[in-house]
Amino acid sequence: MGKRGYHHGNLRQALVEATLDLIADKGPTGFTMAEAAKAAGVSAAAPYRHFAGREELIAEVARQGYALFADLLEYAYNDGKPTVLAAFEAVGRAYLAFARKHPGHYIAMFESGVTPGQSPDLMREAERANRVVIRAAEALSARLPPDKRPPTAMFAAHVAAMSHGIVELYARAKPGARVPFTPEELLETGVGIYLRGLGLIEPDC
Amino acid sequence: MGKRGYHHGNLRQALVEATLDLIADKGPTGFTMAEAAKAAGVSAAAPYRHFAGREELIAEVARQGYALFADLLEYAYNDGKPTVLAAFEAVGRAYLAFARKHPGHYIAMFESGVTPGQSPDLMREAERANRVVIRAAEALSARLPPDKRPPTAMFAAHVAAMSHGIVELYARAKPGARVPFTPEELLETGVGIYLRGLGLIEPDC
DNA sequence: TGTACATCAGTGAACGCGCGTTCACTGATGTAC
DNA sequence: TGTACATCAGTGAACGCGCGTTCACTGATGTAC
Repeated sequence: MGKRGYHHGNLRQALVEATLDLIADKGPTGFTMAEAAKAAGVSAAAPYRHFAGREELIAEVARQGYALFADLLEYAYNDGKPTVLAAFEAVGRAYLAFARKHPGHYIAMFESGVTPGQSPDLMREAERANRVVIRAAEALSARLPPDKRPPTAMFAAHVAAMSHGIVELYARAKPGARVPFTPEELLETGVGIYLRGLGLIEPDC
Repeated sequence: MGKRGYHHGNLRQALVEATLDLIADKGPTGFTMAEAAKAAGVSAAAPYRHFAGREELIAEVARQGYALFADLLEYAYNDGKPTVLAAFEAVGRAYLAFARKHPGHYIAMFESGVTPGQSPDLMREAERANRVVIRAAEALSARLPPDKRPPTAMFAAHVAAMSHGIVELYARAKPGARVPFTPEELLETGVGIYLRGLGLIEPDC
């Protein structure tokens, strides 16, 4: 905010934040270098001192998104405390909370065409987030007799898919196609039924 | 293909098909009116005889997608034969098959920013597809004692979310973030575990 | 503390480009008589 | 069957626009002595 004169001082991060705002309310297509520069109060040429181009700026936004996502999931998991089950469910809620509270990051990560493979930094953070889910699934799985355990990667993929599907289909405020449940309810009940199917929680009688 | 001279004969549908090809291999952003016209072998102004603008053309592609989707799901469901369970699982497989075989339609429907609410025709087809899932869930649900049934809309939403999530996360060939299972395996096992959780299939001992 | 200078992060003008869209037009088609 | 004419579906040129990007430049900052 403070007038800084000729030098901005923190333009790189200001551009990232301008991008977040732009894509959060106009979609990944709505964002342009020119508008990001304008929003940061700088000429259209300035961003090129910090990013090679449009692609690189979005990729940085996605990278920060994955980093934040991984942090939040780790925090929610809290090393499996107080119980592995409670921690597992907290991770699910954190997934939804992230999508809701950080729409710009979420869009950059999952709906902008950016792919984790395109940069090692991006990949690293994406894997860190994924590992939290894997770890949570693994700890829960350990309660089952070995012959009744699904492969951990499969377990984690099921949960990630359901979470992601709920966000995409029901958590964005799209006109039409509504359902009389909140995303949170859908995730809690869906994962609950799934875990019961694995024998990880009591069949409720 | 045939040279038709001045009049194309079926330009409207030719534009739809050109759009399908374009978005299937360059994403929803990659498609432009100009390129669609070119692909259809027609001047850049011609499309405006058939569509008010870019939005309307994509919306028509999405509408046809929902219609085809609904047809395929209905065909797969086959009125619940031979058994409601088998029919239900066939619907799941059809979901994945549709995403795989009709990527252009899938992208237009779910990744292009088109929203069913923006046109009654679109909405109608989207609802028709949704009703198949609802009906399949309802028929299966009927086997459970009433006090153990989840609301049908919730059941359907869980299954739709898992299917959609699997497509988005694992069925597109994105570099990085791979998982050692096919989308089909993931869906079959995931839905299987979920149904077991509902008590709809035997706990395998 | 002061000065010279290298480095850095901005500017502003300009570019080429392709897009969406409009418009007056024209060639082809179908129909009434 | 032939002709006149209305209608329709194309053309091609043109527009304004905004975008991504480059480039020579310049103002600010930091550092060596």
